[in-house]
Amino acid sequence: MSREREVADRLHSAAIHLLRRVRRTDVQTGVPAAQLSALSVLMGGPRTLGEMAAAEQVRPPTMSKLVSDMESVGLLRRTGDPTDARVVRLDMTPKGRRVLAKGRDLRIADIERRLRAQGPHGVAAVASAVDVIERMLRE
Amino acid sequence: MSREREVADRLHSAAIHLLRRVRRTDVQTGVPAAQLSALSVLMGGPRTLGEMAAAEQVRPPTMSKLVSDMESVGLLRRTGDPTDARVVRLDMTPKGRRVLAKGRDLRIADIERRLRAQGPHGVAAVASAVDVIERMLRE
DNA sequence: TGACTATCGTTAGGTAGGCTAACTAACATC
DNA sequence: GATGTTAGTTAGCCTACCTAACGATAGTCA
Repeated sequence: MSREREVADRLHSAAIHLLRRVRRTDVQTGVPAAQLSALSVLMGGPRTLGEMAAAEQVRPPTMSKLVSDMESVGLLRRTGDPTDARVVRLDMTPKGRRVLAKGRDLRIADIERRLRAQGPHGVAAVASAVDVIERMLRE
Repeated sequence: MSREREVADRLHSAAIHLLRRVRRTDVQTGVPAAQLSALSVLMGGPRTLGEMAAAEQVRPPTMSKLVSDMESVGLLRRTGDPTDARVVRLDMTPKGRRVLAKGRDLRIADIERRLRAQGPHGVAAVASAVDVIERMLRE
C-alpha cells in the first residue's frame, strides 16, 4: 500500500470515529449537527439555498429539508430575492446566532478537551493538517 | 476563541465535509461505509459482537443490525462461543476479505488522489495529525 | 440448589440526514 | 409566445444511529 493510500485510509477511519463521538452530544444541544453546520454558512451573510447546498456539499433537496426545519424553529428567515422570484434568500435570525454559538460549544467541547490533552505539539499537528484537508476538499 | 477550540471546530467541520464526499462513492461499492468499517475490525481475527460495538464506538443494537446485514450478504459468519452461549463470535468470510479490499479501494481512492495533490509535506502533515486524532479518540 | 443479579445480544420503534425522481414556478431566448 | 433552463419543493426511499424493553444465559451466594 502506498504511503498516501495508507494515510488516506486512516484519515477516513479517524473522521468516522470522530463524528460518531460528536454525534452523541447532539441530544444535549437540541439542534442536530447538520443544521448547525449549515447555519454556520450564514455567518458570512445571507445566501441562497443553492449556495448553501453547494457550500455544504449536499444536494438541493437535502438543503431544502434542512432549511425548512431550521425555519420552523426560527433559526433563519426566508426572504425573496427582489430581482429573481425563483431564488430563496436565507438569513440567520438572532436566535440562530445564539443557538449556533451555544450548539457549537457543546459539540466542540469534547473534541477540544481531547485535543488539549495532546499538548501544544498535538494541537499544532492537527491545525496544519486541517489546513491541508480544507485545501484538499476545495479542489 | 482559544486556539484549541478553533482547531477543534475546524477539525470537526473538515470531518463532516470529508465524509460527505466519501459517501458518494458508496453506490459504486455496493457495500455501505459503516459495514466496511465494521468489517475491518475483523481483520485482527474473530471478535464478539460487543467487542465490535466497542471498537466501532456504537451501541450494541446498532452493531447487531450491521452484523445481521453483513451476515445476510455473506461478509461474515456467526459462530457460537463454546464456553458462553450468550456471546456471538464473528468471523470474516473469504468474500468479506475480498469485498473489504475492493470497497476500501473505491472509498479511499478519491481521498488519496486529493491527498497526493497536496505533495509530500501535505501528506506528512495529515499523517502526523492522524496519529494525534487516533490517540485523542482512544482516551 | 434455587433465587437473585449481571451480562450479551436482539427486537421494536424513533430520529437524522442523505439520495433520486418528478414536479411547479419563474426566467431567458429566439 | 413557445421552448428550454434553472431554483426550489415534494414524495419516497435508504442507511445509520439511538433508547427502551426484552429473552436467554451465566455467575453468585444464602
